[in-house]
Amino acid sequence: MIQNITRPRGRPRSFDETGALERATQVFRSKGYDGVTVDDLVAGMGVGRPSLYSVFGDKRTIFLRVLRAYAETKGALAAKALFSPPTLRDSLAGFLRNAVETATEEGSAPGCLLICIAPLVDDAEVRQFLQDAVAAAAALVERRFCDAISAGEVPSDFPVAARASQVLDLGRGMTMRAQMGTSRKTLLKDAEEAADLVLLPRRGNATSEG
Amino acid sequence: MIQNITRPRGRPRSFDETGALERATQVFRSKGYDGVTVDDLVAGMGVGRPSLYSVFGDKRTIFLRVLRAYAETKGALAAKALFSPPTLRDSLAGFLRNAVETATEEGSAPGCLLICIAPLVDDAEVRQFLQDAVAAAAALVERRFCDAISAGEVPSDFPVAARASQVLDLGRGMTMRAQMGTSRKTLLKDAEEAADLVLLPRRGNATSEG
DNA sequence: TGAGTTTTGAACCAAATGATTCAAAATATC
DNA sequence: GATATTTTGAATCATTTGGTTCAAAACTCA
Repeated sequence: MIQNITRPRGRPRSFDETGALERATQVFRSKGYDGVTVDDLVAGMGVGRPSLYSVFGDKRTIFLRVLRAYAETKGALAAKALFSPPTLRDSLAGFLRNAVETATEEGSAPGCLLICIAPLVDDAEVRQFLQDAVAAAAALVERRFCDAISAGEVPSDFPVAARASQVLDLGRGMTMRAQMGTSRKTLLKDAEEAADLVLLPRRGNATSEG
Repeated sequence: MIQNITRPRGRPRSFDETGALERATQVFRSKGYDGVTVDDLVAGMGVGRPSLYSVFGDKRTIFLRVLRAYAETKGALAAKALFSPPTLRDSLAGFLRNAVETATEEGSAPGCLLICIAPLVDDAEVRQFLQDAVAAAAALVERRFCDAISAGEVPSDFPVAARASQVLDLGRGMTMRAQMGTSRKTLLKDAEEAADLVLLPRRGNATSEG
């Protein structure tokens, strides 16, 4: 097999770029944004100081890159959890379970970069990115509700926007609790109950009828 | 009327102690914990640097004091909102509206010290305080649900703990949205809808019957 | 008015932090 | 093996930050 990646000219790097970024994610997740120093990044990413600046830029630039990659990854997982299951209940439960899982994954500090950390960053670009990400998340959940209406799973007057916003709020709440130390086990159970709350049979609701 | 407060001996202070603490609250609410420098506090509180240290102590001490005072005040407001109205629905709506109002009050940065800021502080005492505060909040909502059971407003098998945790999660979610710029008007409407979500007539539920 | 007391502002100091420089190291190419 | 190229680690520098010192100011009390 032909190796079409020719090695670059000079001294090879002693670190893996994407790996270093993942470790940067952990640093920001555990210490927030303002709490992170360049020394923290140097130590956490395993990249020498001059290399860090020349390859990744300063703290703000690194954070923005980390944030975008994080949103990309978690957003894809969320979409998958939302659109894979056949029933709406399983979709919502899966979506919220997924949120709980990323908020309690081992090897990272509990919580979520997008929900717990980024909103505190005093930076216009971060704010704009967050606005867009939140809007995208809402749109995702709303679309799933609309699919459920089309499938006749819920009545056509189902309050899509309100319920989507509530699902996201419940997810945010559980994520904040994860950050404060609530166990994954507890939160996974709460995720199920939250999905039920939004969909449980109401008077005049077709959810589990027919 | 006899003035029983004898003026202290030396040079009078140029600042009001409780007023300065309130302004410190604003500083922390707008910049987080790690984002605040002593200079920020000096500027924000209107207290000279040596006075600040001698009267209030260092940043951590000030934050703890601010946090306790904040929790005291907001906790009392929350309890009032929760236990004043006669119906459970009005209690929950009032509780959530109150949360929205403190999260969007003018003159302060949007958000909540207890929900958005304090959880990121890497300090054992802060963590412990937060744990206790959260437990107290949950107990408050649960008690209101129990009262409603006693009053026959909801059936005796009403899932008190689960619903209380959901109410708090919804409040947390709305508070986070406040921090990210969602308007008070929007959030107040969402507070009503959240109260409805938790209590709206279900099949086999006595909520709005009788 | 003068002595005693407390607060204040300016200056000051040490430590932490952000960022760069530069020679040595590690590689490809000739 | 010599040269060119890139990365690296150590050292370095300026700035910010946390915290203290001290003389002057503002007050009470005798």
